[in-house]
Amino acid sequence: MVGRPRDARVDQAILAATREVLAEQGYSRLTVDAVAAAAGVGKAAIYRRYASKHELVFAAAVHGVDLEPPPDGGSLTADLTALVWEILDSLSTPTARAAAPGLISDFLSDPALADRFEETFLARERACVGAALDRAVARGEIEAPPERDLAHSLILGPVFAWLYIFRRQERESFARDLVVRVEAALRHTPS
Amino acid sequence: MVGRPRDARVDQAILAATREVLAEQGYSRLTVDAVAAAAGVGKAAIYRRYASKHELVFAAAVHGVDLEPPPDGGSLTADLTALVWEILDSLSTPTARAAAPGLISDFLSDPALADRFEETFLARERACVGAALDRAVARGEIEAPPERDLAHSLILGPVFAWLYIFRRQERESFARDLVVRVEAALRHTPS
DNA sequence: ATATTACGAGACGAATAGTTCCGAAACTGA
DNA sequence: TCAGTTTCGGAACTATTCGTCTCGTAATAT
Repeated sequence: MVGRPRDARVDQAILAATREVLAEQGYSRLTVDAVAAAAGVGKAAIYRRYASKHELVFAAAVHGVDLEPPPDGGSLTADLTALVWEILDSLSTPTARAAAPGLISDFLSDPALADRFEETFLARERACVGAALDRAVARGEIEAPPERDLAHSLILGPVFAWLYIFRRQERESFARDLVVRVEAALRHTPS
Repeated sequence: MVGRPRDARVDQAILAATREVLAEQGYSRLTVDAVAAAAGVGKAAIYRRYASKHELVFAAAVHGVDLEPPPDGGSLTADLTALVWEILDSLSTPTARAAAPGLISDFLSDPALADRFEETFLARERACVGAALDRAVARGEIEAPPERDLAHSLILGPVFAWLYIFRRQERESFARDLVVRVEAALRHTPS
């Protein structure tokens, strides 16, 4: 590679500024000029790295999240509690909270972005769900496990709904109740 | 009221054109000029009725939906099946599917719009959930019913997740499995 | 040393939201 | 009948923002 190398501090400044503007203004009011100004960077430096505003927001909101598979908690209850809290927390950061619905909306018009979301984030989250499910089956806590995506949607869906639509019940009690109800749903053996 | 009255055919043409453009282009690519052209109407006629593009889309996507409380199906299983299908269908129309994530994103920056969504649509959906829950309690099928919003989120959340994020499992089998699992979740009595 | 790329700054064109004006039409009330 | 008011389609207009491009300068490879 010839020429002047990219400055890693510019990389970080752009991502940090994007998260900052995202948290302060929300996705719909985020402008690339504002991000460039907040980062102390020219717009060209941004478009040299990301093809569009969508890509920039995607990178800032999704790339930073490292979803660790929770360790074996010893019981389905413990594993589910950890899983619910991990998903709830990862969607509750100001950045993720501001970006998620806009990104999901973008997926409808940009399937390639949706695919990358699938690979980058969703696959790891699904692995966490699958691991918890497998352990519960191995322990004998679950006889007839559901489809993984269904189990995943039974956790992610209500968390999303609580975050963006309902938001009445208090956070802790919502998480506690959700764990109890999802556990019952997963344990159920169709007759 | 003095002056020329508004033409009801213009009202309908605007809403129909909005739904049409929404289905064809998606929310993010919908332009007010395109709606006006498709409706054979001037832009002023649109802005005379709606304060912003958001309001227009909100009216076109949410106002048309009439959510009938499903009748007593005789059992929790039957009521839940009807409820899941009603929610799934109402979100599956091309209009609703294209508009929903964008509208949810708008709610973050426009709480007034979120409030009107709550009053216009969510309240009725919650009433349907509540009715089914009450009947199940009366029948003795449920001992300890969950918070209504939690029950609501246990249905709406997974449906939303399936529609916009997962979409792998086939529609009918997803609905069938979801009913079974949600029923188990609702029937569960915490010990 | 020269070629190449990155840098901040900012000008630029295209697209779009929302406003305003036009002349014509429709309705109310006197 | 007629003056006043509002709507109509159409189009011009402003302001904002995305994304591109050009400038002069700095950093690196060969």
